[in-house]
Amino acid sequence: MPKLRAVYNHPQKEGLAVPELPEVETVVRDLRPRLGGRRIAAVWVGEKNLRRPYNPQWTAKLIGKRIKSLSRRGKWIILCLDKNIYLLFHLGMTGQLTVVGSEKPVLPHTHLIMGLNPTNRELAGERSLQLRFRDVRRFGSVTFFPNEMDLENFFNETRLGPEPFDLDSIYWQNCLARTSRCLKAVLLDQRVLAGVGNIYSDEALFEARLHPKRMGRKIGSREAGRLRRAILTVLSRAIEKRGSSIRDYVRGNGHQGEYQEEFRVYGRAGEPCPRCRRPIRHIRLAGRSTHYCPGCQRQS
DNA sequence: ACAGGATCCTGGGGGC
DNA sequence: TGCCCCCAGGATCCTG
Repeated sequence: MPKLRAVYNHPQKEGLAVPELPEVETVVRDLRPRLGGRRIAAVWVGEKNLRRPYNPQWTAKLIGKRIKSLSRRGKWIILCLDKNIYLLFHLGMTGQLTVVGSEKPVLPHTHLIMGLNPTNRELAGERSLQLRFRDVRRFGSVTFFPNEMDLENFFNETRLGPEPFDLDSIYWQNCLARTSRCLKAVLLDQRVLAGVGNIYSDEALFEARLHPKRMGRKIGSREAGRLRRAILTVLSRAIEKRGSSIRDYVRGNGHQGEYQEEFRVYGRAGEPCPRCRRPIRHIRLAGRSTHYCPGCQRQS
């Protein structure tokens, strides 16, 4: 029974998904086994542009290709096809990538549908499936890359940082040491670290007992290590819980993330801190809504 | 180099 | 009941 919260706003209310690394990882893990051994038979594209416009010439290059793998890099989802061509998805704020039976009604705000055919006898009797991309706010994107080099170049050009689970402690220490930005801004910067967004940055800073306003270069090596471990702790815990607030991404009902119940500061302004009972504070920092405990996360 | 603001976008909520 | 306005956020661009 969810308890009543006196909160100014609650972004993870009904239907709103804010996909960060754990949510994207969960989507990839769920979709991967359903995509293997399938071939793209048809492509339908909606009228409205996403963050990056869809080039109609991509369709001919996609049709007939077999799906080789599905993976994740930061908040990006990588669909690898035959001949090493790629489709790169970003879920933005409200993006949903799902595999559903073709008979399922197409929900509003669906922007891309790919019909998937089985490639062997084993799957031949199965109902036909579709990969669908839905995005209410259209901050998400779908981009085609004709080869691996172009995909790598894209990540290089955007200077996408390392995966949190590969985060080298010396690199991390240096990132903090050479910046005068606050910790919140550093955590949100995808060039420093890939995959952390507004929710998990607040949660990681709480876990590490560090104030979001603390300046990067005033963080000692012990505190830097604490923050690095906190990021890993928070992200892996969220992945275990299958992320937060994403619903209906694979099989209709029942598969919702559970991590939003575990938020300790995000969206809990005014509630008592789970460690010291002081009320959680809400400020605006680095252009983002930020939550922290004034007792456990000292600014000094 | 960095802070801050604006941009894209929609739906939900509060105020009147 | 129905406006209008604000808010949420990721990536990116622009200005100071």
